[in-house]
Amino acid sequence: MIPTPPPMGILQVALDVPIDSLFDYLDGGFDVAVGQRVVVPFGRRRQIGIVVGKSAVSEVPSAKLKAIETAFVDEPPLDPDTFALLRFCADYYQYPLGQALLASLPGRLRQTEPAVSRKQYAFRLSAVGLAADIEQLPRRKLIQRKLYAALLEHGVLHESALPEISASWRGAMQGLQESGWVEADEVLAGLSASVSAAVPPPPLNEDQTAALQRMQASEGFKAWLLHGITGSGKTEVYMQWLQQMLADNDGQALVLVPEINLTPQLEARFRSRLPHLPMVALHSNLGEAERLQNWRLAQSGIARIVVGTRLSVFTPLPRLRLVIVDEEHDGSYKQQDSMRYHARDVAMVRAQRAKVPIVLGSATPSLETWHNAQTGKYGLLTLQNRAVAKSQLPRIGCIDTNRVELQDGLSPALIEALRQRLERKEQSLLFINRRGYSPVLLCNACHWIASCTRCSSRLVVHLRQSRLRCHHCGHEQKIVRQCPSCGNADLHPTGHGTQRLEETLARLFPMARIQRVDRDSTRRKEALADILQAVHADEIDILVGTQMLAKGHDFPNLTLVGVVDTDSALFSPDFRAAERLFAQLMQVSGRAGRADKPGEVLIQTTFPEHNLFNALRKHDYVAYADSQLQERQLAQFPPYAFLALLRAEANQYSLVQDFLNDALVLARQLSEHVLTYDPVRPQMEKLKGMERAYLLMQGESRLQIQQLLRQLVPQLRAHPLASKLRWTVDVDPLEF
DNA sequence: AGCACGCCGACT
DNA sequence: GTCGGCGTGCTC
Repeated sequence: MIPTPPPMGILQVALDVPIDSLFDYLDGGFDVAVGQRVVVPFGRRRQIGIVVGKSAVSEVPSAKLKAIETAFVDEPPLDPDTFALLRFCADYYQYPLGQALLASLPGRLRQTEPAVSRKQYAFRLSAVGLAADIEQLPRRKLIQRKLYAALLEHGVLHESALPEISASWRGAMQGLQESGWVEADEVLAGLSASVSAAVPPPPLNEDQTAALQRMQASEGFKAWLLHGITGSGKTEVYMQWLQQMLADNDGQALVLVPEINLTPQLEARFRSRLPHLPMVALHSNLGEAERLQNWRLAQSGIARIVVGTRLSVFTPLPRLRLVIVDEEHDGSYKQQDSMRYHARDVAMVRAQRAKVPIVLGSATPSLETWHNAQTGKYGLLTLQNRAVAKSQLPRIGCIDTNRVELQDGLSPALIEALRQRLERKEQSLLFINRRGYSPVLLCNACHWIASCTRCSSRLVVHLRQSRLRCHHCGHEQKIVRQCPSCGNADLHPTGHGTQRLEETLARLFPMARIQRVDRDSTRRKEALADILQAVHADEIDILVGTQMLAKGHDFPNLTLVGVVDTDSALFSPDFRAAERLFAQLMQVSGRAGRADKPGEVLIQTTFPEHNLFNALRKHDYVAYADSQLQERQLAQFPPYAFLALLRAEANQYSLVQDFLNDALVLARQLSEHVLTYDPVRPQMEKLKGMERAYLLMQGESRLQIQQLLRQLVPQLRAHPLASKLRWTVDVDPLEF
């Protein structure tokens, strides 16, 4: 008798392909769970996939069905909570499920090869080691002695803690292992945190204490806004909250930070204050092996705190107890390609589903968040006072550039303020949001302007390199000496950039040590860190730079911040430009006078009486936010309405136009609630050779928008033009 | 997205 | 006569 083969089940597999459908496969005899990673034959190639469902039958004709090739059954499958969160996002942001799922995994788990993370070890003393004495180690083997002492004290040490002892701990540990004193285990059991003793918590002020008490009094899901100016001690509140929430359990916390090089600083602070809580970081400059390892430590529950940038909002955390989103207003939480999610919003959904509290922290909350705090949807926690007793808020003033003559872009008052700082041996910082020498190259005779051929932008003069550059597409050419239009040799670099400002300052203050900080001067990997170090060492008198300098480091000897040119943001067609400018200027102000020296901020503007500056002078976020919210309400902009954007681009504008016009007709047919506007062209009409336009959809609720998109997007995918141009849907867009 | 198939212009 | 351009269509 022929034995009947075991019946094969059908697996629904999600693949990393831009097709919003699942593919059925025979299970091939593998005992596969939902959430498991599999390798499948797909057309002529092999693909990695995630099993999203199992069934006995398939709609697909059996002749077409193939069996999976491999199942990574020894790996834990993606857990149902993370899976459901990603499914929700794929749905909400109109993105194929398979691509959403796969994009959330570390790179190594997106390959068809078995994923190996670098093996990491935990070390402990052997019986021999325990019986030994430190004096048996030679005195000059200093690192071995330190490691031995640390192991005696802590019992087990994970290798991530060992660089604190010495950068060259590996060799020394090797020696200890060879002499039989130390044994190593591959890590699974215990990721210890830090070898140093906990830095004791500083006393909290009244506001901080009140904030903590209110958070502790709630249970289950609860959203909080922690509103406090720079230096008011938000981080301290986070840390004590973490400490209390994770003290007597095995829970985990997710801490989201913006995409800047600030992560290491926060990480170091957390480690020194909470050494007993194993912590991993997840950000873009981790190597593949380390990223995978850290992700797995989070997934397995060993890591208790995950500090990461936006993508880490999708990290599997089996025992999530709380979520923190630091600097929640920061634009880097919004993914600007592929699945255009907002990590802060996803974090909110995640906390709600997990029934855990979430705190959003900011000195200048986004108006969406502020509105939610005003309506009582979020609890509002305010830190009024600067936690550092001696420090005081800087004086902020405007310089009316209508009434004075500028010298190469600088007003006499600002020049005088700089001179005083040099005299007092204090540092200054000048902000200008343009890099290069000058933003425009103009012919005085015929008014020709050097423009980019691929973008609707002006070419920026980089005098030192003698180049003209497009800051949008990277196009670069030699500087022209003669007007290509009329032959005139009288070409003028017009306007000011960082390079020109640096040159002007060098002429005005020949003795001053001036440092420029922009993308051009920090191209080298360690350049920015070196510059910051030099500022701390008082080797620099004046910093000239772009937004890059707004965040992060505190310079105790820096007492003057000058803002050279911001007026363009005041009247931008993007309704969020003013909100961003206010946040940026507040942040910039935080750079001045952190220590016992009072700081001063001087802003050059042609609109000194603009209400943005009036609020800024009083350090009054609340007044500004409330006035902005009134404007938003009148205009029916977010947070009083919800938006979605259909962006399209092609080398020919007619294609874009035809597609968007058809989409417009469809959208208006499909929804009577959502208001769909005629196609609009963005400020940058042409970018990298592509003609662009978008369709704006506005609704009273997220649901209305969602209902429209759910019908509209599949119809657009089937549109005959859809494959001839590039198009994307952006739900809750931040920039236009 | 890949990777095929497929039908029209300049080359060993 | 072939090599190769990228338009269209499919992948369980």
